[in-house]
Amino acid sequence: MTMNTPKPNPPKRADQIAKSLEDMIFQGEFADGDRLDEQRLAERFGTSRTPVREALQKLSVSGLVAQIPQRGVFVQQPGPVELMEMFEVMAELEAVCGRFAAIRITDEALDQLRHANQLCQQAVDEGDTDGYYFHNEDFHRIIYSQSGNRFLEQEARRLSRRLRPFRRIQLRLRGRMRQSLDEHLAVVQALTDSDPEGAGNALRDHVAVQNEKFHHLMNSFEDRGSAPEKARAERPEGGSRRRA
Amino acid sequence: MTMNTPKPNPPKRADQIAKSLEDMIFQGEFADGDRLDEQRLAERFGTSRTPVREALQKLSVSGLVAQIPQRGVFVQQPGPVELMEMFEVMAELEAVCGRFAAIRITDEALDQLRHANQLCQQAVDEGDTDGYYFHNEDFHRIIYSQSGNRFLEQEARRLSRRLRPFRRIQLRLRGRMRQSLDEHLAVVQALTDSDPEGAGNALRDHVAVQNEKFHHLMNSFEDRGSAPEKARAERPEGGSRRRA
DNA sequence: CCGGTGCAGATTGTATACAATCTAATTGAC
DNA sequence: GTCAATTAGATTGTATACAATCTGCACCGG
Repeated sequence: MTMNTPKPNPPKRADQIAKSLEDMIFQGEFADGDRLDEQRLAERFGTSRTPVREALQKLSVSGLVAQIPQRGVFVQQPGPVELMEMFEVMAELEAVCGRFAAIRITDEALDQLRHANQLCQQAVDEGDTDGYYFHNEDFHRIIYSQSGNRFLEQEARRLSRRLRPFRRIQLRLRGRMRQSLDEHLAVVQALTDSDPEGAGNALRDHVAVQNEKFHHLMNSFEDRGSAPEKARAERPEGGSRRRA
Repeated sequence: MTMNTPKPNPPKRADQIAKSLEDMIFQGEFADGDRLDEQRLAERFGTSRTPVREALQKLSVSGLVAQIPQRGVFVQQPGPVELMEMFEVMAELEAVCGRFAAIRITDEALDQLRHANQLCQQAVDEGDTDGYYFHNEDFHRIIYSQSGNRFLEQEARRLSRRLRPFRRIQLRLRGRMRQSLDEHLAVVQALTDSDPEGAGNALRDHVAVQNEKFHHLMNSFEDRGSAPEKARAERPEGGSRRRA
């Protein structure tokens, strides 16, 4: 056994297509009710329809697209309400991670958090929004990880990824980066003190503010810009009404 | 427009296969590392490999199976640790639902909760485990719904469904049904009092106890039964280690 | 002029065919 | 006799072909 290369993982298959489509949807490359044409995507990716279909199946499970049986798949961009709801859940998930982490976090991880914050500070000084955005994500992921609950970590990362593009926007608000950094410091303080409630509340507020700022920003856009009056393309399934 | 039949949804396609496979996995019809053979499943469902493959793609997103690029898909039954983690998250999700619901719940929903509890009581009196199991689920779903957050409701239902088979087991413990019902009453009381923290804590504890009882039961099985020493079939990817 | 029927094009869903890769068994060498 | 390499079978991944359904327009009748 010279070099087992534990997972040489033959690079992969074409659910790279799924990743690509996911990114494209996140990037806002498609509007809310757009139909994703299999054939079009197939030639766009230089493959046949088969891998594209499989990718679309995956996306439909994630809720990024909706599949209407004999019609096609349609992208599902979250509306303002859904977005608010997702941010609310994100805040609670982060709070839980923080509560758990306050008890379980290692000194090493605490140092990593402080280091991430230093990099954030640097980004603030340089006005580097992208840099802040990046190291901020690091900061939060460390906390997810230190919750000591892999499943929770996964879920938190999943939702965080989904909200990523929307989180990014609010950082551009004047003074938001510095404020965010201050909130990070409060989180680290509570974690250092092994204060579960403190850490949880600090993180919940931190995310809740993001949500607030984001919506504030969106409203200001709507006020001065054109009314977005999106002709929502017949959402296939609104809510699961169920009569008990 | 006589009868638009809003969703005549040609109720077909072969992600019924996905549903079926999901149920089969939940039912424990497959062991942990089992490979799901496309061809076998195809003839089992009377179709070609194509729909089966699409179903498997979906399952892989849900995390019920793991896909190893050129080898096949393998069922992923949660181990004891993962299960504990999932219950822990479930407890926290329920707690959040309870906190939200305490403020937002309607009187009508409160009545529904009491009604569900009556049916639970009846099931306890009759020793009807299945009945209790069913109405218990109703009880919890009402609370999810009353959180006033559709996204949260969805997530809670998703995880609840995943844990369903494991939750069921612990009900068979002596006196567990009655205890569970008492906990339900405490939840309703807190919700009636519009006490967010009380409702959250009551629900968290309620679920945490389920977890505890479940593991207690599993351990007793292991003690008297054969050592399960499952030769875990090389979990494809343990954790995503990432060096920043 | 308006509404319904039917047909043509297009698109999704399924089946089959083919290429690439992996598994494992046989065979050969040390 | 044991270990390694090669080769045959099986299985996954992709492409293509075909069937079923839907969309929209033209045509026809009232």
